[in-house]
Amino acid sequence: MPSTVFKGYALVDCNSFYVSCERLFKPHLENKPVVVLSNNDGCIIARSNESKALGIPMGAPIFEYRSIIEAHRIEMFSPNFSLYSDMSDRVMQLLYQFCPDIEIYSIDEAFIPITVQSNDDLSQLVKKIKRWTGIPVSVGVGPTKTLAKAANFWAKKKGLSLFSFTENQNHILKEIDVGDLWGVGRKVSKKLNGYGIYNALQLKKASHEWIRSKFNLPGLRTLLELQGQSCFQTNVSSDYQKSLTYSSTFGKPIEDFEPLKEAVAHYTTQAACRLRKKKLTTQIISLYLKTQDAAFQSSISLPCPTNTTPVLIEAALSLLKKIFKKARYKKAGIYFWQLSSSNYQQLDLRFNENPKSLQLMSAVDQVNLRFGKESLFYLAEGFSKPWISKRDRLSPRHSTSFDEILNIKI
DNA sequence: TCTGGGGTCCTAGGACCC
DNA sequence: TCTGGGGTCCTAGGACCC
Repeated sequence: MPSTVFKGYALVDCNSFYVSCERLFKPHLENKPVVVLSNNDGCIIARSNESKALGIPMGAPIFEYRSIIEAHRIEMFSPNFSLYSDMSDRVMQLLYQFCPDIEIYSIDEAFIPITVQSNDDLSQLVKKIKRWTGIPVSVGVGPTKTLAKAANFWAKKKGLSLFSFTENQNHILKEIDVGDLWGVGRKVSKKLNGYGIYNALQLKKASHEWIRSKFNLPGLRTLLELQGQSCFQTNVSSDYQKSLTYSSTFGKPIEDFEPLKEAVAHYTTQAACRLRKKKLTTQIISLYLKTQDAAFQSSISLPCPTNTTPVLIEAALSLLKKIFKKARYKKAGIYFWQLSSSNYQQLDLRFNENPKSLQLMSAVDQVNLRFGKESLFYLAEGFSKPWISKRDRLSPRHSTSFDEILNIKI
């Protein structure tokens, strides 16, 4: 029997997740500085501890750090999301086995609601994940999500695999910068500093009314959570997401309508494929285009919810015609809103989706799954794709593509 | 010269209605 | 020439998260 009743959360977070994934198949990278780049190989989105120690910040533009990268022979990788999401699935499966009520918060972290504080069980879980998947994780435990996050931050900072906020541990809150708290970003952090609040303990001692008046509801929630009062409940996984995006910076800028049209058709195809994968439909589609210093956007409502690619391409291209003017475009994006489940579709007497198009989409998806992405594509996407993103340092998809499976020579 | 992508939530302000 | 007040809904933009 546990001596005290506890109600709270454990936050399990993978350490330097993308870097850890890259290291799985390249053990020689252990203890070496490694970074993973953003799409288009533009900036740094994941760093190993060794790279962090060299002073490379999150989101650093790569051209600004080229000299450090070369001097220390930092290994760089283009992002390999097939690998990362596969590894994420494997980690989450183990978490589900531990507790069926986990809330997956991002690709590399999940909250586990806990009622009994048993650090032994959690330590075992950390070891099991490392042994079964090769991914190192850290766990933070606290009575609220914000405190679990803070505990996790502390664990990472101190090199621990598990840290637990058990009782009143104000001396640790005092050591945590207010800007390192979950929910306190750059703006709010700066504003708090302006009022003389620099660490988590000072924020914890602030008055509710004052914080509410200066920082509105989100600020008040963070304060209450620091004081141990839960404001963020466990999100039910059956709630489906509210929007879905596919956007990408072009490998090189586009000025003419034709290639832009092909890029928009391609992005829409990709977004529609994600929509079907998640068994969702959309009813509102937006297109946005970006130049160096301006953005243009337009939306259209569809007569009925759909995830059929040709219908969505047609809508996206109609938006493109509406907003296109001659310019140097650097980026485009497709947004889908008002998502609903494709399993329970509200039919419309006037605009009923042709059942054959559903079969066609499912056939296209299956062909592409079996024979590789874009084995089948739409003519509107074009052939040459001069705008495709740069990915010069892509590692193989060892765990998700038969063609790229690891060869072991004996 | 070169700076990512995918999400959520909140708020202010405008449009509209009575 | 004088011209209310309260409510709802929608949207864009901001801030935050990873």
